Amino acid sequence: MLERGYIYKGSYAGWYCRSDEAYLTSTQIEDRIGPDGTLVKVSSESGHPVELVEEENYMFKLGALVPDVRRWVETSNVIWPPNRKAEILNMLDSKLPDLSISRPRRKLQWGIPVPHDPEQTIYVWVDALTNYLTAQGFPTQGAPTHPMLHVIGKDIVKFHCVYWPAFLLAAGLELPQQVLVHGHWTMDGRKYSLRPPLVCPALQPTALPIHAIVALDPMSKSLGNVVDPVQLLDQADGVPDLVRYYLLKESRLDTDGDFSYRRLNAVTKELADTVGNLLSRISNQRVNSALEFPGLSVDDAPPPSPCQELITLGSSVAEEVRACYDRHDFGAGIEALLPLARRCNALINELEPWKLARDDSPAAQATLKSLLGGAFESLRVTAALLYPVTPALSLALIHRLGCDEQDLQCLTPAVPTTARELRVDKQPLIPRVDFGPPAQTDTRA
RNA sequence: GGCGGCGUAGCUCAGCUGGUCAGAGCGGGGAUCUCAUAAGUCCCAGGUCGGAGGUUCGAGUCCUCCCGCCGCCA
Repeated sequence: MLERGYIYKGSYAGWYCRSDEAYLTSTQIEDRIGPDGTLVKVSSESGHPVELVEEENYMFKLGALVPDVRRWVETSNVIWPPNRKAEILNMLDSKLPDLSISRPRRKLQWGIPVPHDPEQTIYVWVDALTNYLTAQGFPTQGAPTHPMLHVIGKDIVKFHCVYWPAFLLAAGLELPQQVLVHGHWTMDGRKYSLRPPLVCPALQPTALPIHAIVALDPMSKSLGNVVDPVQLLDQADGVPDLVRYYLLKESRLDTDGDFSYRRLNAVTKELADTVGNLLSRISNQRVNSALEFPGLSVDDAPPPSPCQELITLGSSVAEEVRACYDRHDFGAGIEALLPLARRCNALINELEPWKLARDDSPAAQATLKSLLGGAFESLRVTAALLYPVTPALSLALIHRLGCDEQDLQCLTPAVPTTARELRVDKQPLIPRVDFGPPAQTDTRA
């Protein structure tokens, strides 16, 4: 960046708030009467006193790169969801001042020193954002070869959608392919704030980090207003993926999600009742005496057969779910995959396999086999479609079907040709869990 | 203060360029099977599409104003 002429040494003169470690413009401060009766200038946001400072900083020529950043932002699908794009363009329209990227060493000892100038410390976005590259071995191992996709919270949009691409442009590096911005969580419709992000060990390694949801309102700082994700996972009866399932099903990208135990229970029980229960319905000896995921020959599944119907439905479901996932709409994707299991349940009601099992006629046996084959294949596809959402649960399901991890890779259904022995387990695959707040409940009503 | 968005069945929301657009899911109500995890399946929503004007042969769907929300920036 230095070599390409985007960094210069400048002097800053203005208001500085020591306790907030923030430089403020004249519109961000106001007069107040101090304890000793004198007039003091304070930050209008924090109320902390400010002082007039003049100091040297390294500056980044942000303004010069705004047109290029804008071109990138305008590229279709680079900023997702679309409602964030307008906000960022709006930011770019307001005259962005050049960025101060260092502080005098005496004010800031703990940071990374500016190369060749020990009197200055890099602060703060240049060193922070560069981690995206250095963590992947840059520059010693060259620039990353795969495209970058950032998944970020809405609170750091400016840094990732304005500063970061500007830094990359200045350094002559490739820009991210996409920045995916998600919202925060509220609870019971009230404003909450994210507290120290914590990554849940139980969800590793394919986990999304989730955050404690904490009340903002100082009047309601009682225990009941905090949702501890670790505690939720502990309640999940050995299936922490239920929490992931809920979080992904009920949150939207374009706005904040509202957490509620009521919905958490409703949504996860719905999964247990449609998908989990479906497995139980066809994995018992009254219906499936061989306890197998049957393989079918062409003769077993002539065109108007249960298996064919489910395969046709499964194909269109898979296509739709995939389209939803491609636009990162997991809620819609999950909503779109459930009808496959629902149709299996309906067919079971309709064909009454428990009766077919007692009927020795070839027709009855063929129908039964086709139904079971189609239903198991549908469960296999459901597991595959749920894999990004509930990885561990999908593996458990596929295992019970007598399949292995490879079978999660194929998203489209096909007539099963080889029989597999089920791995039957008396324990329900998906428990019906009653999540709830901790015992010491909030007494405020 | 500036920019943008929203206000559609109890709740969460779909409704692209105006004429099957009055819908889905959940909740709620009713019916029914019994293989299954007190699980399944089926039927039932008559809501003046925030309010008032306007454009049009015709407007949740376009324009203006008003009311009420929200987001981002300052």
